[in-house]
Amino acid sequence: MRYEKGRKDSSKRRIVEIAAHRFRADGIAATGLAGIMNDAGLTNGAFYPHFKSKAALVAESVSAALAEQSDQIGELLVAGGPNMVIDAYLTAEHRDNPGKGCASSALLPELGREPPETRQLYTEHVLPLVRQLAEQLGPHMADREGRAISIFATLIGTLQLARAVDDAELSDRILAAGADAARILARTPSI
Amino acid sequence: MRYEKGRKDSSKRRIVEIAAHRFRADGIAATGLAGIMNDAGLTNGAFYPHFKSKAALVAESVSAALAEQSDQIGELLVAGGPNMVIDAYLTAEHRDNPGKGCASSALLPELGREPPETRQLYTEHVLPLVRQLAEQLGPHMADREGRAISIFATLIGTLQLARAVDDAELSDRILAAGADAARILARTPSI
DNA sequence: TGTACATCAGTGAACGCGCGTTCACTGATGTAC
DNA sequence: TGTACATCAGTGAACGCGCGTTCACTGATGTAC
Repeated sequence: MRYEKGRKDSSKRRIVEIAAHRFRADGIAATGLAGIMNDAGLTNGAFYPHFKSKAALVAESVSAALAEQSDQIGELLVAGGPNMVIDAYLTAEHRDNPGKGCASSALLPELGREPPETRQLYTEHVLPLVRQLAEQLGPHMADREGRAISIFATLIGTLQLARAVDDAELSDRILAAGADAARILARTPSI
Repeated sequence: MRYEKGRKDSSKRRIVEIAAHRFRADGIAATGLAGIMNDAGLTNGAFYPHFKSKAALVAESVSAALAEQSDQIGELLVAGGPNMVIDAYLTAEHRDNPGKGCASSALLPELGREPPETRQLYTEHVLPLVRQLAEQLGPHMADREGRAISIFATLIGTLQLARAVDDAELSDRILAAGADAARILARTPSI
């Protein structure tokens, strides 16, 4: 049947939102389209008028998650500079809710195995995110973009380790040590 | 038929070795048992006399990969301290061959979703690896274990980012910036 | 304003396929006598 | 030393299931007259 105007757009937005959550929570390979569509209140077949393949949904939902994260980081930078980004990133709340959190920390190794178009889209979305952090690193820093990437890498690796270990106290220590390290990287120029 | 003594052990070692490679190269969820067994020159059914489930193979092969990595890091530390570990980790060779490389950089988000027994085994194997790095950080460092974990986190995040972006020149810059950052973390005490 | 009809998002069953796991069976070897 | 037999790693087909994808069909809506 024909549906009211705007219905298709809102369905697609819902699919992307649910997919972005499930991919981050359970992984890309481990998440099926049927479950996503069911969560969206639709049936299997309704997927393909919206996306040409699962890979296309991955690309789109990861892009959406990165765009949202970029906005959040922008606000945090304005409010409290790099240190506020670091503190907001390495919280127990973020560690315990990967589905709502950073796509990079939840999916990077899997993204590295995606087709080139997806990796290109990832690159295009992650670079602006990193660059706005770079702009807030003191002007005495030689390669600010490189340093911003390294701070981001430290945050990602720290969160992943905190999620992987099975000891809650150790996990908290990992978050604290990572925050300490990231702050050092934010203020220490290279030799 | 009955096979010669020691045959079962050598079959199992072969399965673990192949699994450790394929999991790191393609991911855990994306790697099937049939392919692993086929590479090992065995048929499907021969899997279960060796392991009680795929999860058990994951635990065993990740443990094996971590033990091997721990030995390598030990040798590098003796030869050239933390900086040699950093340089050996962040090479184009390591980036381009995840199947032979660090299990943490290839699998951490997936390991975070494994059952508790697997995560416990990961914790038990990764801690000694990190601690031998901690012992080589100057005595002026307050929380050496925490800092060693952060250096490891930086290496992991850097390698993952270098693998995920689709621009070769950018990828090389990521590796270089990560090495710079890790060296800073290895020598700079907290405030 | 009222009627006829084209549209197309979504349905729901089916496609072929590979997944992890089970199981009855094989047969050369190691062991016991 | 030679024979009888128990062992059990491995075979290979099958299990039920969920995967990504395809497709003929539906039917309320928006559009055209």
